[in-house]
Amino acid sequence: MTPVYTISELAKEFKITTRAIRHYEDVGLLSPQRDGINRLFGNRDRARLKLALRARRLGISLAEIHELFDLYDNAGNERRKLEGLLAKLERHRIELEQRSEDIAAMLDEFAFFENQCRRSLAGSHRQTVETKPA
Amino acid sequence: MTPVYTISELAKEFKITTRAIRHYEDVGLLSPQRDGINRLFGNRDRARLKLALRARRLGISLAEIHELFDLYDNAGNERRKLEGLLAKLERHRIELEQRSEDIAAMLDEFAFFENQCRRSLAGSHRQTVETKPA
DNA sequence: TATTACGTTGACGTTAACGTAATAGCAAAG
DNA sequence: CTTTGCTATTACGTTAACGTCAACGTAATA
Repeated sequence: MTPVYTISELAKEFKITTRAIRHYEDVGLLSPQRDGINRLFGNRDRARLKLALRARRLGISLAEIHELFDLYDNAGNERRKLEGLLAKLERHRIELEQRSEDIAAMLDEFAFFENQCRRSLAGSHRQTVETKPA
Repeated sequence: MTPVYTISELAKEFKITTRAIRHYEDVGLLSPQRDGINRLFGNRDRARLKLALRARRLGISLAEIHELFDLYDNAGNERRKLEGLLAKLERHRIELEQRSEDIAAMLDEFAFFENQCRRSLAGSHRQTVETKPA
């Protein structure tokens, strides 16, 4: 019933190498079951992998993700742990929001550059190669 | 008139080490003038540094930024180069937009986790530690 | 039964982005 | 005039995130 995936299936789906997946297991992000010696990944692992890949694309280290997973797994119903997790989550949220601003700023600059290009292409005006003004 | 900065001034402003700045120069991102042997950074360098740091925070490699700078500097008024630059810029823009989606997705997941935590904190319900449903 | 495909575990290699000395020059302050 | 502070260069060290063999087991297939 609950679907399972082989390592190469996941690799294909997420366009990464099997080596990368094994590496994620090495650092504790995944803990697939085994069919004898072969790995079998369930939905939980798939979800974690997905999350890990997203994080990596944002420059978040695997160690940080691992920490979050651990906190989440061990939170249970203990007040202290739950509050600690909440604090962590908020810090990450703030980080993400800052990066969102970074992206917005970069998109702005890129738009500026694109406009410069288009202007140069449109007319052959005099144009100095300089960086965007403050 | 046009302000100049010492290496440590920039380092302080952007909260990085002087070593990092020298490294950025090593890889060709900055090309400060010299007062004898000492570096003097102008506004152009400051702007580039700022951009480089933003990019780094988003996981964009210094090499990629360097490439963009080079393209931009050498574009001049040559149609081919300008169009090449535009193409690069667009690819980066798309990348950034995808990362923006990544952030949105992660923020969503974090919100989900936070809610779980809060629910656990509110009542002491039975609660299984599992990963977010597909 | 030999080939092909996919899986495994080591274990060393690589790249990026700096960190971290070590050593030394110069300039103002005590 | 020496200590303090900033600067410089050279060069080896470090960490993360895999890449890249090597050497092997297993299972379906020609």
